[in-house]
Formats: sequence, C-alpha cells, structure tokens
Amino acid sequence: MNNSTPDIRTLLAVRNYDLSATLAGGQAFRWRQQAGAWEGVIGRRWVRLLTEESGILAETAEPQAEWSWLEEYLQARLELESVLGTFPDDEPMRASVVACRGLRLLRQDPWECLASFILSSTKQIVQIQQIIGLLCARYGSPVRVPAGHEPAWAFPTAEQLAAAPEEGLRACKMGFRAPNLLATARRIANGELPLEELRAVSLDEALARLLELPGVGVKIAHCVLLFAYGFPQAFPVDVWVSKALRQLYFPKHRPSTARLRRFVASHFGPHAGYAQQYLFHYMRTRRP
DNA sequence: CACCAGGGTACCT
DNA sequence: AGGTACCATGGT
Repeated sequence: MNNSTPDIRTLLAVRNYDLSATLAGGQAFRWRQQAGAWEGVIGRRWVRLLTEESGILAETAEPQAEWSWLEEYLQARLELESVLGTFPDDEPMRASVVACRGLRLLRQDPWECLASFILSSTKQIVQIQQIIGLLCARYGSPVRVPAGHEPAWAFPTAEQLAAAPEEGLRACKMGFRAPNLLATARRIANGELPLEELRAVSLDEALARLLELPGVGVKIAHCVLLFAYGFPQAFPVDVWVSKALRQLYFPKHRPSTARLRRFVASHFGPHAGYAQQYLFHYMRTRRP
C-alpha cells in the first residue's frame, strides 16, 4: 500500500469490514451514506469509502502520496478474528458476534473524539450527528471536495472553539453542553491538558487527566480512551451497555455500578473495549 | 403528550 | 457509597 505515485484513489485490501456498523454505529458522527458510499472528513481530508469484493475503495478530493492516515483511522491492518477470539465464550457474546459481523473500532483524533462525546450526553446518535454537523459548518475550516460536490468542513480545532461565544455554540442545538464544550476547548487550547501526551501514559493516568475536564465523566472519558487512544481495556458503560449487562448477565439481581465495573474488568478479556462495542451494537440493532 | 437519548454534576440522605 | 433533580432539545 505504498503508492509512490500520488492518486486520489486506493484500494485497502481488507475483508470482513462493515462500514455501516463501524462508521454510523455511535463511534464517529460525521459519516453520511451517499449513493451507496460513505462520505466523511478525516482530519483535513474529505473521503469517500465504498465496499468492494476485494476490499475498501477509498477516494479523496486531492492526490495522496500515501494512505497510512486512512489505514490508521480505519484500523485496516487489524486482524479482526484474533480479537474476536479473545471474547468470553458465553451466550451474549456469541449472539453479539453473530449480529455484528465486520464491526470494527476506529482510531480517531483525540480532540474531535473528546469534543464529540461531550456533546453526546443524553442525546440520540442522530441528534449528535446534527449538532456536530452544525458545529463544523459554523466553526470548522473548509476542506477540499470534488468539483461540484457540496461543501465540507474539518472538525473545529480547540482554538477555534475556544474563541467562540457560548451563544454561538448554543445556536448549534447543544443546549446545556455548550459551557462544558467551551471550557474544555479553552483548557485544551491553552495547553493545560496536552492531549498528545496521553498517548504515552497508562490507562488510569490518562483517565484521571480526562476526568479533570468539565463535562467529562467516567463514561465519556472511556469513549475517548477507547475510540481515540485505543486502550483495549477501556470500557464505556452507557445506557445501552448498562442494559445489556443487566439483562444478559444479571437478569435476577440489580448490581450496583461499582459491582458492574468489577465484573467487566474481570470478564471480557484483553479486548474488553471491543467486546463492549459488540454488546452496544447488538443491543441497539436487535428486535425488542 | 409522555418518555427517552452513547451523562455530568451538585446536592441530598 | 448510593439515590435524585436538573440541565436543552429533538425523536419516537
């Protein structure tokens, strides 16, 4: 995959990759299905992705000398089967694996991931997508798109949001989340918490640092630890995963949140975060 | 019109 | 340590 000649297209040789479940399943919020393909923005690049028999066909608006940024984002080199093989051999996980064929974990930009999940609290995924769409159009920098295509924007930087008035953020429909996003953007922009440095520390240390931010609790912090930093043991427990754990593993009791946390830490293995995403998607897509 | 949504926080007991 | 109200807004 080392193209020496810059091209706007490449083929990622990856199979068993469900773009829909992965891009629109509550990890990232900027992907739209357009004529059978998935269109979004990664960093400052507009991208279109299409599933083919031999892999994923990717197209950008400008020629790319190399595609490692895309392989990293999609985690295209990950051997999915070796991850699924570490899941506990119980009925809920077997059902989840069957229901979530080709579901992957992305590797996102920490700031975009952090800001996005601050906006996610008690919102449905479609609403989070709407809020972030408004936010990007209002405060993000435009990115190059194919000729005749509708405009697209990069996710606003922490500096761009730190300079925004709270009323401007509220105009993006984020309601009470606006002061939290603004305060966190200012702390990131002025260097109080260097997000890049968290790549080099332990999960517990990164967790403690993220929890210092306004609007960031245990759940949102674990989302960033899993979806951006790739800590395999990060395990966000939202209303869906909580429901999955209680219904599927503790149907008779009513375990406390502390009890649940001890359970997930010991039960789901070295790729617990992956197992969590399978439970989440399974609960959200199965018929009630 | 209720009830819920990939929660966090302050404030209670 | 464990409950509860409240935050703003749109989907179902």
